[in-house]
Order: sequence, then C-alpha cells, then structure tokens
Amino acid sequence: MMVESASETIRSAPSGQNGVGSISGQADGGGGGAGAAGAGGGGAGRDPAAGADSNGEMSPAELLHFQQQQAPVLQALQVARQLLLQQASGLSSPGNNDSKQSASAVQVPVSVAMMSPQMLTPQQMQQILSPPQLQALLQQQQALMLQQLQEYYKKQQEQLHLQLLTQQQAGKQQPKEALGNKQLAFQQQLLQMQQLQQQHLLNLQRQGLVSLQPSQASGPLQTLPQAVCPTDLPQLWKGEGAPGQPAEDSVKQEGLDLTGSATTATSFAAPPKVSPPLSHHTLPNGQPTVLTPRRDSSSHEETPGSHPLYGHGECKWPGCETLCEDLGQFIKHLNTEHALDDRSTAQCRVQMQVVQQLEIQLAKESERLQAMMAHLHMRPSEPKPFSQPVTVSAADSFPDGLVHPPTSAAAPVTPLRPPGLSSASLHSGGPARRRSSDKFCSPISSELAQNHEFYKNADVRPPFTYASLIRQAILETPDRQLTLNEIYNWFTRMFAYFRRNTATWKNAVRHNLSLHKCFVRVENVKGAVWTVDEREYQKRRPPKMTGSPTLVKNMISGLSYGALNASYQAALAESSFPLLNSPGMLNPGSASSLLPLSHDEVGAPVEPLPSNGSSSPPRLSPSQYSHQVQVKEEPAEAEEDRRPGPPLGPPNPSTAGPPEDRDLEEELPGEELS
DNA sequence: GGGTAAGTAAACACTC
DNA sequence: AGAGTGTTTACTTACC
Repeated sequence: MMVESASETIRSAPSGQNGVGSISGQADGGGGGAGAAGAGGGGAGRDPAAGADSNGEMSPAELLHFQQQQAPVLQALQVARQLLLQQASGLSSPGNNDSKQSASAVQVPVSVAMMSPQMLTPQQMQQILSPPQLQALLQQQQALMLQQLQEYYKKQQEQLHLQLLTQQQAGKQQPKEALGNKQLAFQQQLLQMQQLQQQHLLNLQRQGLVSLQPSQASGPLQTLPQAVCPTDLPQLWKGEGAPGQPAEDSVKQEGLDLTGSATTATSFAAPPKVSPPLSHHTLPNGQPTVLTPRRDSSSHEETPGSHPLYGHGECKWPGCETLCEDLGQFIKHLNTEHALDDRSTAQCRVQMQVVQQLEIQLAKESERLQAMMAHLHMRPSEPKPFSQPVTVSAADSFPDGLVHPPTSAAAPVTPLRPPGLSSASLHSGGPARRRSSDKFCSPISSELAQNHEFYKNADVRPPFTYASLIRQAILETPDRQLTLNEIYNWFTRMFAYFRRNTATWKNAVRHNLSLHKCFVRVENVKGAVWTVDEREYQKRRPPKMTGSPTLVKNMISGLSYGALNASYQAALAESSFPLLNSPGMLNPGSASSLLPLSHDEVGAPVEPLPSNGSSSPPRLSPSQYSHQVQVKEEPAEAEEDRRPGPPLGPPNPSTAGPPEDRDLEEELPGEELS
C-alpha cells in the first residue's frame, strides 16, 4: 500500500503541480519565456491574420461599417492620421522645426514607451533579477504603463471625436478614389492597430505583465499605443495585417498608404515632447537616410551597391514593398511613388519619430539597465555598512525585522543569482557543499520565498543543505511532519534541480534524516513520518556561529543582504511566499522572546538569537504559514494518534498544549539560518 | 594540517 | 522478489 501511494505521489506531484512543469520547466525558464514567446508569436501570427482575413477584402463600404464597430480603434487611428497630416503640412514648409508641433499634437507619454522593458529580453531580465524581483518590477511598470495609457486614451478620445467629424466631411468632398484610398488607409491602420494591440499584449504576456486573454484586450488598451519595440518596427510599417494576407495586395493595388499605419505607430509611440535629435535628420528628398535604420533589423544586405531602400527585389519604403526587378526600376518607382509629397514627407517624419523614440527609449532603458546592474553588482560592497558593526550590533540594527537597507529599497535587491548561491554552485553538477544558508544564517524560508519560482524552474542547485531543506519541507506543512515520500515530492516540487539524479539526492535525503538527530521519525497511522526537533536543530549549529569571527562576519554580510531582500520582499508581499508575510517574521522581538522554549534547553541565546531574532528578519512562524501551505490534510487526525509518541520538541506540540505554544515553539525559527 | 560539516556512494536490514 | 525505507559506514571535499 504505502509503496504504491508513495510512488504514486512521486509521479503525480511533479506533474500536477508546477513541478514538472519543471522538467519542462527548465525549458520553462528558457522555455517559459520561450514558450510564452512562442505562444505569443503564434498568437501574433494568428490573431492578426484573423484580422486580415476579415479586413483584407473589405470594400470601402464594409470598411466604414467595420470602422464604426471598431470605433475606439478607429478613433485612435484617426488621431494618428490627423497628426500625420498636420506633421506633413508642417514639414512641407521648409525650415520648419516641426518637432514642437508634433510634440503638441501627440501627447503620448514618453514613459509609456519607456516603461516597457522591451529592450531587454525576458531571459536577460531573468538573469539579472530574481523571479520575485522581476515580477515586482514588471508589475510596477505595468501599472504605470497602464495608467499612462489610460490617460492618454482619454485625451485622445476627445480629440478623435473632432477628428472623425472633420475626416468624414472631408471625405464627402473628396473624389471617390481619394475616399477609397483613405478608407484603405484606415483599413491598414486598423490592421496595424490590431497588430499592435496583439503585439502589445504579447509583449506584456511575454514579460509576465499580463495574463489577459486576447478577448480581454478590449477597452482602453485596445486602442492604446504601444511602445515601439525594435521587433515591431518592421511590422509597423508593413501594410499587411498578417503574413501572407491580402491586405498587402490591396495596399499595392491602391498604391496607398501605409501612412496610416506608420502614423499610427509613430504617433502613438512617439514621444513628441522631446524632439531633440529630430533635426539632425535632414530630409533631402523625402528619402531620408533615417529610414534605413528601421530596416536594419530585417535586412542588412540592402546597403551598398544598391539602394538603402531597395532590397530583396522590393521597395523598402515603409509600407511599400513594391516589387522591382532591378535597381533602375526601383529608382523609377521611387521617384514616382515616393516623390516629395505630403505623404512621403509625413512618412519620413513618422520614421524620424520612430527612430527618435527608439533612441530615447534605448537611452533610457540603457540607463536603467546600468543603474540596475550597478546596483546589483555593488551588492558585495553593500554589506559593509552592516558588517561594520558586526556581531550582535549588526543584528540589532534590524530589530524590527524589517531591514533598512542603506540603499533604497526601491530597487529590487536581487543578485544576479539567487542569494547565497555561489557562482560555483550555480549549476554545478558536483557537490555543492557549504550551503550559504547554513553558513550565513540567511533564512532558508526567506530565500526560498524570494526565489521560489526561480528554483522551481531553474535547474540550479539550491544553496541549502539537505538538512535545512528537509527541515523546511517539514515545517511548511501544517502539522510539521512528512513522510519520506512527501519530502521527496517537496524537493521535486520546489526545485527543478531535484528532478533529476533522483537516486543521488534521495539517498542523501535519507542519509540526512537518519544522520541528524534533529530529524525524528515518528510512527504514524499511515506509516512513518519525519518531524523536526528544533532543539536539536538549533544545537547543531551554535558552535559554528559563536565560534569563528569570520563566520559571524559572513553571517552578518549574509544577513545584510538577506535583510535587504527581506525588506524588498516585504514590499512584494504576496508575490512570493506567503510565509514571509506573516507578522511573526516582522516581529523580531517575538522571535527571540519565543525562542525560550528551545533556548532554555539549548542554552540558546547563543547564536540563534542574534542571527535569528534580530537579524534574520523574515522569521516566520510556522504556524502562520502553515495555514497557507496546505500540504497535508489527513495528518490532522493522524497527528493526534502519533502525538503521544516521541518527545519531539517542536514538531510535537503535544507538550505544548495550546496552539499558541505550538506556534511559539515553531517560531523559533532559528534554524533556518543556521 | 586537523577538525568538522556536508555531499556522495554504497552496503545492509527491514517492511510491505 | 522487488521496491521503498531506514541505518550505517566510508570516502571526498570544503571550510575554519
């Protein structure tokens, strides 16, 4: 029986939980992003395609109808178009420094574009930031971005209304053909917008910002601009709503205008407010060299020998793509189709803005990256302030449990790799000894909480000893006991690393259970369960801490860091482990005061106190997180059965009658730190 | 270099 | 008999 259930759980647990998302999870990390990206890509390909399907063959009349249905989108598009027209007129007047004009016309929050960390790939971000931090960062940015988008949307709504009326009137007076072109332009814009929206959502999703269903994309966001990201550019300019869609044909046939799309893209993304470098792009003949950069991403070959706007046998003018057999034909096409007129100049301006905006965005993102890198890299030096006061004083410095890092907690305090994880152990297959947690007393729970997702998905060996991990696993359960198999499951569930080489680490787990006195085996109804004797657990480390000054020093430094994390993590709150949010951990006093139980016996005050009580902030009371972590259920009853048993310390609250006592006992968290 | 802790491997016994 | 569990020993490595 037991065997069956055991093996069963082993198999089911990983798959059921994210666990194995894991193995695949590994792929997940890369794959998570990749997967998301892939999905995103698929989505991007699909949705826009759908849009193109429905729109590509639309007649002008249908288009109008569609436009009505797509009022919000249309409005946005119209605004964009209006802007473009304004810009074009402004541009036509020589020497006009239109930057201001456009700036006033389009009030797209620069930050909108800036906020998105699109310049960094999810993978890159992940490398730099720990999962919780990354998440927080993204959430923060998302919030800001959405806020700004909404504000922008509101503004545009008003303006759009006016624009729409103007457009309609103008359309009546214009020749039929012109109207058709215009509608096509709108059509293109619509497609473009849809594409942008899709991409925007995908980007957000890719970054973990949004878990929206595509269908949820309606609302403000739908018509909202998207920061132009490099990958989007080509598509921004391309008329086709989706690859291989008819839209492209219509564009060519009508010879019109992707202006719209261009306009859309730029007007939305462009931060006209500041258009400093704008002037540096001179427009010789409506064939700005500026345009080339845009295409860089798609093709580099198109440079020398030929024409920057000519490549792969087609015109690379934004949105054009007209096929030209040779350069001569292209030149001809260029001179006829892209001569100096309002449209071309407008497109130029758009492109300029795109480039400009990208430059700005790049600059800002680079700056941000630098700051982040600087901040993160300086970690080693950060501890100094804390390490100075060393010893107990250091610990006292954060008596409240909340650490007050020297640096602002604003920026995520995350190391490039999970705390405590030495570079050596990062992905070492070899033995990873001396887990930092044990050394530095950094609470495994807090570290785990913070990097929980990371370890879950990354095939990285956790910087904790088997003993500390086992203990953590046990303490996370409501009744503080686990069968061996459940411990296994916890390992595999929590750490991608332990999803392989099972024989090895399982053996190690068993070895540790048997070896350390702190792990007590209790006969249970359903077999044997393992509990933790906190006292014993505390016992075994004291010597270390008290002993070597260096150790203490390390501990301090580790603490400072952990403390930082703690504060940050406090901010993150729920985002990570619920455990950490427990009030208990914030109450340093409580920790120490609670310790008595174990202390008394252990003689405790020793290290646990300094490290635990004061320094190790995130001391959570097991009781608290126990409520949140529901690992077991049946144990409840079984617990009573076994209770009588062994004289276990904490694990068996039998001694401590009231639940509170139990909490107290458990509170002594000391262990985590070791 | 010694002591200690930890990780790994393996042998063995027990239970189901 | 086989698998899982639990104990123990031996060895290696890292750290102090």
